[in-house]
Amino acid sequence: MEQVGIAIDPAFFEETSQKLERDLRLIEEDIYKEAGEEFNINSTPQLREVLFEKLELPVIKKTKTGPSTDASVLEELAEQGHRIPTLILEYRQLDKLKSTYVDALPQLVNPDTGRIHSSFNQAVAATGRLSSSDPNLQNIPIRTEVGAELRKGFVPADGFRFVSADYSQIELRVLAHLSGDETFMRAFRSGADIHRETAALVFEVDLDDVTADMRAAAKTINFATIYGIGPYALSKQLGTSVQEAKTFIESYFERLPDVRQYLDRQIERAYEEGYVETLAGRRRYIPEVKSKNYNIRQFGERAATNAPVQGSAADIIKIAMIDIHDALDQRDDGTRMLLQVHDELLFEAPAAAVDEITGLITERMEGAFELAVPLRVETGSGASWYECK
DNA sequence: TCGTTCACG
DNA sequence: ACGTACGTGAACGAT
Repeated sequence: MEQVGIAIDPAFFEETSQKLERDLRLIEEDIYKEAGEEFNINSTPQLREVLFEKLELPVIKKTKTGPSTDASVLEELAEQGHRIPTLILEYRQLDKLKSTYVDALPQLVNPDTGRIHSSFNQAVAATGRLSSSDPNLQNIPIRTEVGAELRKGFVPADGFRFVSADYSQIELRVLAHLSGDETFMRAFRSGADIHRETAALVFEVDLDDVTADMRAAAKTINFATIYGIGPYALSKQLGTSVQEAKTFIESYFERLPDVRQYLDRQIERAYEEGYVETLAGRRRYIPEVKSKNYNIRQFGERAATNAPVQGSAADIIKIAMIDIHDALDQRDDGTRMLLQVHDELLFEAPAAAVDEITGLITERMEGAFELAVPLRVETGSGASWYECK
């Protein structure tokens, strides 16, 4: 992947940069008008002074150095009816896209190959994941439409198409496997929507009676479980009281007792053995659990529950990558693996071979490791990364 | 070099 | 009384 690199469309990036520049200038003017002065919007101290001293907006949250101006704070201020926070949020979003991606990536095209060659670091992340740097191609925007459109600038070589394949819910499937929880495993074997199933379970309703809000809450709880759950953080995320969050967590583990037992066992292992391990036997040592500091110890416990799940998913995709690389070597039709983004692989394949290659990739990814529940892969293809969705 | 912020899974 | 979800990397401003 490092050697092959990936191509971009320089004209797309140039046009996007100019458009963002124009949009930013307009927002900037509005911000200065609201503030009654010009200042550096990118400077946290200067922005702090304008928001919390000059305009006397309420302080929502503090950092070590003063009032926080992060997105959650600005969103709350916007809800209170203030005009400037929304403008700052829009400015931040576009400035991030322009400086981190649109203006930076074209400068990193290697003149010899005409492509961008990221590094995929294999001994950085504590869980066994890869990381990507110089540039990081594992954090190209996708969550907002304006951000996702940057993926239109990543393009296959002439005569080729992109093929992307991503594991569906791999971490929750790994958790179902590791815990052996019957209810969880049954949900995955039925091929159903796992967040909907979880909602039905936690809220004690029929599958057909699960509302969008219930499903969203269940999804958040599922992620919280993988991360090492805490009532306070969950309440923040759900926008509920801490008490309600506690009730959700209690209900969740009551219905999934083997999940709770498994997670508790990992914490116990960290205390007793000093480490936890993944499916393939990768260890993460957790010295934090020996700390006298409560917060550090808590962090250690969350790491102990998260690392086997995140790390086992990393084991599985690495095995798939090796299998696929071998298979592509055999075929020798020019298909190349370009990127790995934790649960997704991106390839470029000769246009005529897309369907066959998609099948090959799906089989190898789904068959990389046999769990107690099936592994599922979703695929896409297109003339840009954006089109692969 | 550090702190803050924000992009991703 | 305190602080508060896992794993990363990059840009920017301040020091």
